Amino acid sequence: MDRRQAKTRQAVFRAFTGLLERKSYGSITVQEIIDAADIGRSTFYAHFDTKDDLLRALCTEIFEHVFSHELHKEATHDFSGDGSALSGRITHILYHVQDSRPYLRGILSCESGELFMRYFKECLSLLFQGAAGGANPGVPREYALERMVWDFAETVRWWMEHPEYTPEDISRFFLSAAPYTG
Amino acid sequence: MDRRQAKTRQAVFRAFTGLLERKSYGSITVQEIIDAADIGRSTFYAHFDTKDDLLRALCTEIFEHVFSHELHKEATHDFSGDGSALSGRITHILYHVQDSRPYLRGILSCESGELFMRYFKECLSLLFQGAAGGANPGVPREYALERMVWDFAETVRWWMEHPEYTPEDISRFFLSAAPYTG
DNA sequence: AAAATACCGAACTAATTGTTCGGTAATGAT
DNA sequence: ATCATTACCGAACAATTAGTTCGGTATTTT
Repeated sequence: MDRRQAKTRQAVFRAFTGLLERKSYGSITVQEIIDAADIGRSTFYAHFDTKDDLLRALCTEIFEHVFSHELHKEATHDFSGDGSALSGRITHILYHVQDSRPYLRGILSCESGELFMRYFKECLSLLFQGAAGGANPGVPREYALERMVWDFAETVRWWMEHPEYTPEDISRFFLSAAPYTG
Repeated sequence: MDRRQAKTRQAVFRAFTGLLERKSYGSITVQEIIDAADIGRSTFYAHFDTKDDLLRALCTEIFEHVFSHELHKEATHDFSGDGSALSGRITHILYHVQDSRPYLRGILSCESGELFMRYFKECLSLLFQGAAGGANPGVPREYALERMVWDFAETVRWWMEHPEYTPEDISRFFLSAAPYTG
């Protein structure tokens, strides 16, 4: 990729996440992003169709990092009856999340968090397919999986506001709820 | 209150929630709400400052119904060691939630859900003060409470998409996770 | 019946979005 | 080193939307 493109793209991402830490997604104008990134107006629109498109692109970028290597080996994702394997996998993911903290804090703070969480949950849903349910008869499998997914996603969001904990801590907190581990 | 005011207010709420079932919050224009409610432009702005203000007003209206009688007797909210009292209280709240379903489905479907959930969690946080934590040493009390709050809020959201369950069912599903009950 | 109040709706300002286009500068291939 | 390609710049533009103003009409309350 052309060096100029990559530079512009990064400048926009930086400007955008910077603004997100101070203002809500909805109140940020495209012009503000352009000014903060110090680029031309038409340049922005050459890279992104809309502000929403920019957010989507940023989310994608983050996911590719957080779930790198995770989404490629789906065949081995049967955690039933193997709590330690799940724990290790989760801790590994959390380390990647930690790398993305500077981006995530801003994104998760306001409305933009809604979109991020939606995508995030989609990824997690694939990941947790085999891990949830079974433990509680009388509770729909569908609910059990969904619950595990939103619980993890919200735990991550909580973590972003409480940086003093390690990935191992967070993994332990998350798994401290009995229904997942059976 | 003047009958005209109440009628206008209701017309706007109805129009708004109707639109929310078909379109995302961000893509709905004030003009669309005005047309759907069949009122004059200046009338809308005499009632609500902005679209966000309308959403906030609608949320408030719903909360007053859902938490009616709940937020007035906070003194008795120590559920520690009394699971059945908590269960009854939750079921009661869920019945009120059920009444508000026609409004909630639309609100929760898109970005507007973010605002609703934020308010919702604030209310729940007060309500669950005494109920969470204690059970898991090694897990921060703060996290335990937060977790219970988002878990309930997300459970309600899930319920709105799965109307086949009763308030008793949902209450049971929610409480099936050990960490809350100790 | 009269005073107060709510509604109507056209017209207006201001802000923002997304596009176009001619000119300039950086980049990568030969 | 040259040259074709490609990205960037930024001013100007049209279109949409938000929120305000105001004179006139209808409804409600006293």
